[in-house]
Order: sequence, then C-alpha cells, then structure tokens
Amino acid sequence: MPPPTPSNRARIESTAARLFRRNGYTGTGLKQISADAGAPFGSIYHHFPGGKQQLAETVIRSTGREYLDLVLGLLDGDPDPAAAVHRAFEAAATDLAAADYADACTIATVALEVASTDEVLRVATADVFETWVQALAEWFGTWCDSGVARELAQSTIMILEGAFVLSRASRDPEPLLVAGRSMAALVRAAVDQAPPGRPDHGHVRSS
Amino acid sequence: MPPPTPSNRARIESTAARLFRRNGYTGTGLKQISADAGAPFGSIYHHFPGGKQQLAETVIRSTGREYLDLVLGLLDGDPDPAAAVHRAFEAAATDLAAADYADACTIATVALEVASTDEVLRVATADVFETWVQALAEWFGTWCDSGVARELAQSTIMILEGAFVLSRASRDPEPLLVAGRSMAALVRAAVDQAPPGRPDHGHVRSS
DNA sequence: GTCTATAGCATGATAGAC
DNA sequence: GTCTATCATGCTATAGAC
Repeated sequence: MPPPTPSNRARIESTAARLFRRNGYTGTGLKQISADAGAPFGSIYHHFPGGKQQLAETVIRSTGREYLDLVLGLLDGDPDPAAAVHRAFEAAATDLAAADYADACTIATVALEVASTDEVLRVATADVFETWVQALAEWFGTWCDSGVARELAQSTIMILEGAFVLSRASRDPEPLLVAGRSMAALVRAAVDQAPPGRPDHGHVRSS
Repeated sequence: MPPPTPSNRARIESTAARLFRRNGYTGTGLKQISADAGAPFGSIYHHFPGGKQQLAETVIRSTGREYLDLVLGLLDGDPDPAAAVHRAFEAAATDLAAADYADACTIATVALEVASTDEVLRVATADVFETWVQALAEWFGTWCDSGVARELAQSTIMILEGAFVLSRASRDPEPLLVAGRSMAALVRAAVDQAPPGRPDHGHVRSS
C-alpha cells in the first residue's frame, strides 16, 4: 500500500517522465527535475546512483508498462477490433489536445535522441517497443493469424508514433484522427481476410 | 553554379543537419558543428546572426526540400502507386541500415524536441510536414479522390516516421519493411475503391 | 541518510583583435 | 569581414557538512 503522499523517489520519477516527454532527454536538466519535483538535488543521486542515465532507463521502462496498461484498457472489451483501434486513436487525439500538445510519448521522444548516442537507453526504448508489439499482437491474435497480428501491432504503434509527431508539430489533432481511420481500415481488411477463432494454422489464401 | 569546394556556410549547414539528425537539437553543440565542419566558431554567428535557432530553422526548411525531392524522385515514373510506395520503404530500410541506423529524419527528431519549447522551430517543422503532405497528396491524386489522397499522404508520412523510430531503436530494418507492406495495402485498397482518371467528382460508392 | 555547496566542464553568445 | 579569446551560465557529478 503506497503512502498517501507520494515518496520523494516517486515524485522524481514522475517529474522526470513529464519533463523528458515535453523537453526531451538532453533538453531536461537534473536541476530542473529536482526543483519541479520539490526534492533536493542529492536525492536523485541517492535513489539513482547511476545518475541521469539510470534515472532515464527507469523512467523509460516504467512508463512503457504504464502506457501499455493504458492502451490495453482502452482496447479491451470491444468485439470489433477495428472499432476499438479507431476509438483508441480518438482518445489519444482528445488527450493530446487537452494537454496543449505537450504530453505525447516519452519513449519515442527519447528514442530518437539517444538511438545513436546512448546504447543503454537505446536498448531500453527497443525493449519497450517490443513489449508493446508483443502485447498488441496477442490482442490482434484473437481475430487473425499470428503473423498478420504482429504486423498489425507494429503498424499500429508506428502510425501512432508518427501521428504524435505531426500532431504535436502542427498543434492539431487531425493527424491522429487520420491515423485512426487508416489503421481501422487496415485492421478491418486483415480481419476480413483471415477468419477468426478457428485453430486453423498454416497459410491463408482468399479463394 | 556552386563552387567545386563547398562554401563555409554550406558546410556548416550540412554538418548541422547531420548532427541534429543523429544527436538531436539540444544534443548538438555549436562548437561541435564548427569543429566538424572545419569552420571557425565565429563563422556560425557571421552567417546566422540569430544563433542556434536561426541555423536550425534554415536546416529544417532546406532539409525538408531535399527530402521531398528525394522521395518524389523515388516514387516518380511508376504506374502502380502501391508498388512505388512499397519500393520507397524498401529503399529507406536499405539506406538506414547502410547508415548504421544513424541517419533517419532530421525533421521528426527535432520536431519532438522543440514542439513545446521553441515556437519558431515548431512552426518550421509543421511547415515542412505540410509541404510533404501536399506534394504527396498531389501525387496520390493521380489515382484517387483528393480527400482520400490527402489522408493517404498523411498516413504515409506518419507510418514512415514511426517506422524510423522503431527501426533506429531496434537497429533492425524490419519495422520499415512492415510499414511499407501496410502502406502498400492501404494504397491499393484506396485506389481500388476510387477509380482513376475520370473527372467524376462527388461521393464514391462501391456498389 | 539527507541535503548543500561546489568542482569541473560544456554550452550559447559576444567583444574585439587582426 | 574573418576569426580568436572570453564571458556568463548551465550542466552532470561529487564531496562532505549536518
């Protein structure tokens, strides 16, 4: 049972996540994190002896789990996968606009910054994306072949991340809504080709 | 006719573009740019009195034009738009792997970093994306209705940018190849529904 | 253990020598 | 006009007071 007042460490993590998401990894200073979190500077190095890198890795992995739960919660319980995906993108558009286009995806922002400069953090972002792909592929697997499901999962994440980039840049929810329509169309086409449920493995051919 | 040896200014711009692309905007220092370009530090402020921001804006807009020409060159001359899109994604996958997953898209990397912190650069990235969307929409317009064409253009750019994120993070060309297959499927479906050429405006219904 | 003060270094920007 | 030396400020990280 977590204490009613968030711990110092928890505040540092959530503050770091928010600042990384908005200003990037290199664009966020540890001083700013401790100030915004209302925690002394030394607390960061007490809880994260590995410094900025260890804090960022922790944030990437925990944020990855939180986002996954959030998305699966949005998708779950809908009998129509295309409609569920469409709804999820609409929710993302509403949330991003409500956050004044500041809070999109921590992982993607950091991923592009560190892919060529920090191997530890690059691997952390790759692990998070792979977790998302596997979870989403399992979800899509209810309606289609596992190979098709994995590609749908990858495409969903890719077009979502790309839509975040365009929506944040233009301060307009339209790209996210367009992405939702396109992705729903892709899902519907894939599900229509590969009938559900039947434990019929092997190649599927529409003849 | 440009001189055989690139000018100081040109080298600064191309070096900045490369470093922004690999290390991000905040992750790149002006000192590093001048050193890598083999130009004196003062040259940056001589050619770009507005400092780092003006240099970045110049790089964003010129890089935007270069990428557009590159993509249109890849797409042009193919009678089948889905096949052309598929080929373009394959080329992107090959190029990214050849560049050791360092050189993807300057615009997207900078866009996520500055969207909430630098209004001038945010607008520059938004302008570039809108230019791309319009040019691609015109290209798709050869085969389908202009509204459908614009959404295809947006989706192409979004899934490409998202694929860059996943491919760079995982150091694997697969996401780009998956994105190419998904996008080709979307294009084929859209083109099949809305027959080409005929100047028949208004709603299209497949009956 | 919690926190403050500071070291050592890099940054963006500028002033002024040549 | 071209370039160098330097400024003030920010960073990450650490040492050590309490």
